[in-house]
Amino acid sequence: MSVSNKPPRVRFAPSPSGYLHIGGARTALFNWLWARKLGGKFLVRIEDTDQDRSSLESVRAILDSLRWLGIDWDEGPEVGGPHEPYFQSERKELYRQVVEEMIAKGKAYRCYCTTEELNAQREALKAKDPKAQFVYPGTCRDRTDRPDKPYAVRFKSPKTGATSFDDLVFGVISTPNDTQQDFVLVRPNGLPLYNLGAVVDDHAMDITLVARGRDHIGNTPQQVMIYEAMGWDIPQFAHLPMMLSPQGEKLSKRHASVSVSEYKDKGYTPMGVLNYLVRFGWSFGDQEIFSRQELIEKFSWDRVGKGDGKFDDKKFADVAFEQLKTPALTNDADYLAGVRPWLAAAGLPEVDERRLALALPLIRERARDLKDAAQHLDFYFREPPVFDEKAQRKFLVPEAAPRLDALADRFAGTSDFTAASVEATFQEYLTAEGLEMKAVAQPLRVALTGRTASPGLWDVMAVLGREVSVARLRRAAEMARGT
RNA sequence: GUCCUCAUCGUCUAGUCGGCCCAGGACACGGCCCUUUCAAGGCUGUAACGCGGGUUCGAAUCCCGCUGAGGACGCCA
Repeated sequence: MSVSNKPPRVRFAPSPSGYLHIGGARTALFNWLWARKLGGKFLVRIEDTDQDRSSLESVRAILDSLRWLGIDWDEGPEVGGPHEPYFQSERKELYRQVVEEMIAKGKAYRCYCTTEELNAQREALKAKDPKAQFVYPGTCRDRTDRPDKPYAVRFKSPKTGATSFDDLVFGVISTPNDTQQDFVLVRPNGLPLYNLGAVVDDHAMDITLVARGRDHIGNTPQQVMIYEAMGWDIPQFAHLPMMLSPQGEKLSKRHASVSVSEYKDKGYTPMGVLNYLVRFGWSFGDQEIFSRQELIEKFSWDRVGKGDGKFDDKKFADVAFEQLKTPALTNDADYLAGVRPWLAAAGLPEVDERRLALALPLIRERARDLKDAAQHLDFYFREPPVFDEKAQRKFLVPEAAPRLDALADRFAGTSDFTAASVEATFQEYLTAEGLEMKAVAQPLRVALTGRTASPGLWDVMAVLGREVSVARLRRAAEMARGT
């Protein structure tokens, strides 16, 4: 099936029963990209028809995550729109009308079987054959009376023929109708089940393309049957291959590290997350790293693959790193804005902005995420720096003291303090003393940073400035002496 | 059990009309270079078309079978 290139109306329809999952985030992303690429509309609709599992807290968590990712919606909760309300729990009247019409047309019927009765039947069957799958036997399918009891409404599935649809990713999928049971459309309490709610709202909201996870492929025929029963236009469908856990199991809430907010808390940037997710099931030749704008321009359904994939944290971390490292992808202002909260969390709420700007180029290729960046930045601002115990013991030894003092003296006397001039001064010292770089580099590094690993010493000193550098050398000399 | 799918390195994938693929990129892993440490970077190595049949001058690419994997079968979404 060819994709329509008219501005699409697409939607993300989460059920608010937890946090936003990376799988859900990817579904939202693909929809969003398609809408943004073609100037269409992206809507968010909350499918909260299961009262036991839905919560307002989850709604807020999901919306917060979407907002954090930069996936904005044109219609939906908080922003409103022409098809309000966007919570299914508030659209009962619409579903009731549709279902009444279906019953009148003979496409659906009232079912007076209770959950208890059905469960009993299910159990009885399981007892006889543990592997058997219970199928609703159609008890109420042909009954004509209307007892004064609560009832659910079931769809009257056709017994012959087949239902098919043309998926943008998987192609034509056809299912024999005789394998479909009479599924429930509406509960006795008037709230619809997934298939009915999705179809009624997608139709009402004029959705042109439904993109969702492949786990929904199995109930698409049921939805198509509802569209056909109502004589409604059927939207296009696009099913995404599944994201599996590293072990190849279905990614579920009980696995750790799969919610968007966890990656936010790890210090990943929104584009770091999005870039990993988009490459999962979609590709653009050998390109791995994309700006948000590139994604919008380059996304298309014909480049979405069919095979399921396994989640890989290392690859994720690398993609996030590439995004963060590259100035063209994360500019200085965004980088600094992102890292400040992490510095604050480490007890450095206010730092010298000039020094911060100078230090940024030194940490870009070293910090794998924003949290990591704050750690790399720490010693530039903490006075005194935190000394790694082992580093101190190994390098701030008595024989290092005179050298550190001598260097402090030399640096104190220079006029300018650039990386180049610092290096020149240092070389003069080495020549004068007949020393090798290796003999002094680590003690000097520990003196300045408190650690054994850091950016180049000249760069570090230039960022710290003469005053701080000299003071740290003298202090370290004292520590080395053991005073 | 029934129905629906999928199948290239350990992982994400390129491979669009079959030849340019004894299969390319990236992550991870190993080696080398650079080097004041840590990174970054450069070079490089190991590593895949699940199996079996076809079709064809020629198949990772098309067809069939097998095997493996996943999803759905709920008054969950």
